[in-house]
Amino acid sequence: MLLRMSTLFLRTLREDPAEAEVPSHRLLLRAGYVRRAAPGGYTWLPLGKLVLDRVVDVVRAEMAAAGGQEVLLPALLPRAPYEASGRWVEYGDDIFTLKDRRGAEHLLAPTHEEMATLLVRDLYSSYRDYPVLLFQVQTKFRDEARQRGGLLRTREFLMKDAYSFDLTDDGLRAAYATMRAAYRRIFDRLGLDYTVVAAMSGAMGGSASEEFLATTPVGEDTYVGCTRCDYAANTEAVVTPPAAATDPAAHPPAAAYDTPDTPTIESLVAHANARRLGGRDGWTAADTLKNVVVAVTAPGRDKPELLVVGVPGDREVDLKRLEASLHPATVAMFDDWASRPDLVRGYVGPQVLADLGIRYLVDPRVSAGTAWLTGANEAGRHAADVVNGRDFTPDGTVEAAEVRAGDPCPACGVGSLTMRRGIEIGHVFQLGRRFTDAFALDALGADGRPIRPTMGCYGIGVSRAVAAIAEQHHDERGLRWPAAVSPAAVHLVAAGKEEQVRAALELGRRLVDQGLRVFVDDRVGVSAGVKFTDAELIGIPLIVVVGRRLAEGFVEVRDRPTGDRVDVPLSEVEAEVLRRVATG
RNA sequence: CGGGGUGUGGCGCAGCUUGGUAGCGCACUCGCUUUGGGAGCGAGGGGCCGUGGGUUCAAAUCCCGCCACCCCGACCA
Repeated sequence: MLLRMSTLFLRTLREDPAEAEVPSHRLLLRAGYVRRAAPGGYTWLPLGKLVLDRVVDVVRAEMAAAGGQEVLLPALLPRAPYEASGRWVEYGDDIFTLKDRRGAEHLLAPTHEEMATLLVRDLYSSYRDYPVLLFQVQTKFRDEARQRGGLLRTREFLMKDAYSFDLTDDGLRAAYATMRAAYRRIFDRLGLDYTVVAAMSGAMGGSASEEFLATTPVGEDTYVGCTRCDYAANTEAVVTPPAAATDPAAHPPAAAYDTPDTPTIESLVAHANARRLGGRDGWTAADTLKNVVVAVTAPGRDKPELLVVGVPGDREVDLKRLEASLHPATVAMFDDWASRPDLVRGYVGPQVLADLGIRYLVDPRVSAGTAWLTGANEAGRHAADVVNGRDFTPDGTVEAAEVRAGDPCPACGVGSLTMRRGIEIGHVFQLGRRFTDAFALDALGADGRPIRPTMGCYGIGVSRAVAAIAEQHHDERGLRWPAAVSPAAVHLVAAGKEEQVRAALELGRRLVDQGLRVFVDDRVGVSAGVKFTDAELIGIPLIVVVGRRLAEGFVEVRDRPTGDRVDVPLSEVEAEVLRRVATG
């Protein structure tokens, strides 16, 4: 294909669009790859569509190589299947819903587990049919509370979603491993720098789940990595190593003290040290047990239940982590203190919670036998030497305390955790039987008994991946596409008059005959400087300048990423370009 | 949803305080010159000033509502 800039539907911008902050957004707009066309929606211009298609090609090829079969499900769906799976309610405001002329409710699909399950049920009935892996590339719709960063988070986006169906848990694990490996190949081929992190399964339910995060400072997902080993995890999925249990009897008996005006950990520690509480000083926030009251609402219920979470006083409760631990329930800070006079704000201690019938969960650091300075359930009173297992008994542990840089690595125990940022470009789940149960998908077994298949689902944000690639491959001059996704293999710049334009077009046709996709800047009356600047902005990795040395039989070959230039005889340039394209 | 900022030709901006014929640069069209790092001169085309209401003889400008975009947070396979 020969792309002639003189007629290409493209306009590059000299200045940065004011609305674009993140580099990928700014450059994709400026270089003429996309235009914003609707709230949370982008139009792909010819150059952008070429890149998008190349990403899709890579995804499609690897999915097929992994045994996937491509289908295309409808995006406009009736309410019933999502009602049956519980996700009409679970997704809530995040799905676009609409009514048809008869008043029947529909949605624009945010993802397709329901339909994939129904499709398999529609067609397959025997154990001999399994396993099966279906995938599609389709526009998805989500009514995001806030779109962000241009293509990074939109309300309408292109996604590759895949669904595996296996008869056994081992089969699911194998399918998951196959998809995980395919994803690694896909993102490697796309030139992305990424990390695979352990994740919570969130709204999908199910068990194992990992996210593929493209590493970039503009990423909206925070995750942790280890300084020593290759452990990486979403903050929600970080597992706190439990502190060793000790003998509850090894502590002095609990004693309550007057601690007026100490509703916060900070004021409590200051008071404890000033008064040598318990005959000691050197109290720190880590010696205190902070008890945070939260309201937990189970899905479909309107009345929340109270829960108290105990964490070491030097840590905040991370509501996101807590909510992930309690999924699918939602969590909010408890603020209706007037309704519970039995709870003393700022002085809540665990000693009485069992009697009050309030569920109490603790951070793993609050292990059996540990002693704490904590609230005495009276205003202005705290108790010291309150021991887990002697003075109170939690109902269990929960991952709710904030994760901090410097925390010990839960995998190797040697390194410490660092906070990093990334864009989620892929997610793989071992779903289990949530959807096959919801729709009673069964395969008839060899023994005549039904077998309920187990599912995995696997997503790649295709349009987001384009943005992630742009995010990772650019410099101050513009984009720098990896060869695998570049809109063309080579960018020919005709820097001169008709003679140069003619020669560039002729060279372009020869390269097209060699099977290359070629971009030619054949604009007349445009100065060389403008063309060079545009070439660097557009970001095709190989640039050939047909210019002032044409008369002597030379053209200039430039490497966009490095900026290296070399003069090549016109007679040899075709071979040189092919050589460079072949070696990447 | 909360906080902050911004909406004026395709892009970047001025004008708004103090109401009175909508302007500049780039881009676009035509002519001449120029042609290896965002050229020059001349002549042009293009804007219900985000939107709805209000105040006023008169609103881009003042007041109220709404919408959209950007950033932070909440939310989010």
